[in-house]
Amino acid sequence: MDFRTQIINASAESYEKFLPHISVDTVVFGFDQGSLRILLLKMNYNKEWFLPGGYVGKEEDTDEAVKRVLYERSGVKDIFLEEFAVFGNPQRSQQSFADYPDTLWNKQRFISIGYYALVNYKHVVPQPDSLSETCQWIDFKDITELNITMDHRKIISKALRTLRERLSYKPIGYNLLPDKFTLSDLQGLYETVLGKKLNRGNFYRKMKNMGILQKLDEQRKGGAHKAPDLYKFNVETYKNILQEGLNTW
Amino acid sequence: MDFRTQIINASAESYEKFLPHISVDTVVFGFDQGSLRILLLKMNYNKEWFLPGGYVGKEEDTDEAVKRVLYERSGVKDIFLEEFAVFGNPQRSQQSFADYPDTLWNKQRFISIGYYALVNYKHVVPQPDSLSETCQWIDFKDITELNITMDHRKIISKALRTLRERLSYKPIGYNLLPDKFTLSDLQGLYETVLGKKLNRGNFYRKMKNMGILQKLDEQRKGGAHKAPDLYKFNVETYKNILQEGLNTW
DNA sequence: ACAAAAGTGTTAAACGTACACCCATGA
DNA sequence: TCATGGGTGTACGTTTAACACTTTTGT
Repeated sequence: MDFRTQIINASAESYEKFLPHISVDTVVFGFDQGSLRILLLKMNYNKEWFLPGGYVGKEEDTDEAVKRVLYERSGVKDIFLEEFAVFGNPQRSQQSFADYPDTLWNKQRFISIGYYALVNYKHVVPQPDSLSETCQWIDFKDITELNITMDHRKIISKALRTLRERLSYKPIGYNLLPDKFTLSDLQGLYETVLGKKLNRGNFYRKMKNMGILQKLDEQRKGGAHKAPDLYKFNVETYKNILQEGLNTW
Repeated sequence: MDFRTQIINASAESYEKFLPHISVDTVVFGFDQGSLRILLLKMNYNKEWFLPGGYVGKEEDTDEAVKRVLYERSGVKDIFLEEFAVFGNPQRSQQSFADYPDTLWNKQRFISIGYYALVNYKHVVPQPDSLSETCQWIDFKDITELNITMDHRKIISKALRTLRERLSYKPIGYNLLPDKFTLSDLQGLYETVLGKKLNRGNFYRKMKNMGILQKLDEQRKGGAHKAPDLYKFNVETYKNILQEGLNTW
């Protein structure tokens, strides 16, 4: 079956299953080897890169829809999600699928609800959908060079801004790091998200004072030099701080 | 024409004009006489209170839709708006209009995009729509007693939480106060939004250091005691601070 | 005169930042 | 033994919070 037939068949099915005019797009952040990455797909149709996204089932919760989509793309359930913006410009997707019938599902005007997700890089097995030639982790610093579809670059950039803002009053890491991690891992994550170096000693104290870390009786062996201590998050405290935030005024 | 006919007629028209399944709801904050108020309407149909809201035209930008709705309800254009959450639970509006046909526009499942707006209380002339018996400012501290429809109470409370959070890194006031105001006015606003007293001297200095205030050569006459100085916002600086930290890479 | 308003001073605590030193330990 | 990691001390500047005092001025 060629692309065209495939797209047109999918279109009919989508009209059956989903709410029209509403889409969700997700910026999935992962962290590995000291670099921040996001999950991107590459369209068969026009070779443009785009965010994992989809549509909301007629009786489905919006958040659930995002989880479903992300499960299909990554094999991970129970992903940490947060809605961060709505992209409702009527022209935002106009140019795509010009050579398809106007009744094509994909040619509707879509209002897209932007989510970001924080996931453990190692748990993810990126899986392209039927209309994409690849789904893979892209290093954040490389995305400027990519040909990105529609307003997806704008969505990505807004997501990162939101994540950085959020970082000042809520911790991250629980969803981005493995269960056991070292202080260097955590600091590296913060440095990557914030895009700047932090002082090690101060970072150590800050984290310690927050009370979200729990030291384990293990070290990470195998590397050169001293084996670093492993930590895990104190889930109770961590979730509390997520709820309350850290107050000013 | 009775309510029923009216609602059914409006339904047909809505199918023509608007995107299905998408609504917008707005928490309009106003400030007067030291108290924070929001704009609420009371439904003719079942006497429940609800937020000013509406639907998005088939070729209309989401933000524009909200502005249009708010213009109809308040007579004010160019309102300060911010999207803060999406309410996408498929059951969120199920119970309403039980005695109407299932094809009624209003009985669709709606995903609602939540906005909050900050407006100058005095510029607003609340106007009920054709299905409401009233549209009026409600003091924030009185809303607990009201019978509020669907999940609108949740929407309101989430809006206030977002506004408070925002207050810690961005100024408010420009959209909530008259052009000319006193320092007490401004401090009262902050105290009301935050729900606690602030120290006058420190507040004065903080505002002064922010550089967003411009002292006028006028005082507010007429009250007892010393006439307070009037200020206005330095719009340049104010808007700069609103943007601050939002760098695209 | 009185009370509200504007503006300033002062102080202690809290916090962020920078740097530097100690010890432990795996290869 | 040396590079890395963990942990702590200390010093400095900035910010915040709390409080108090002064001066101005409208009624």
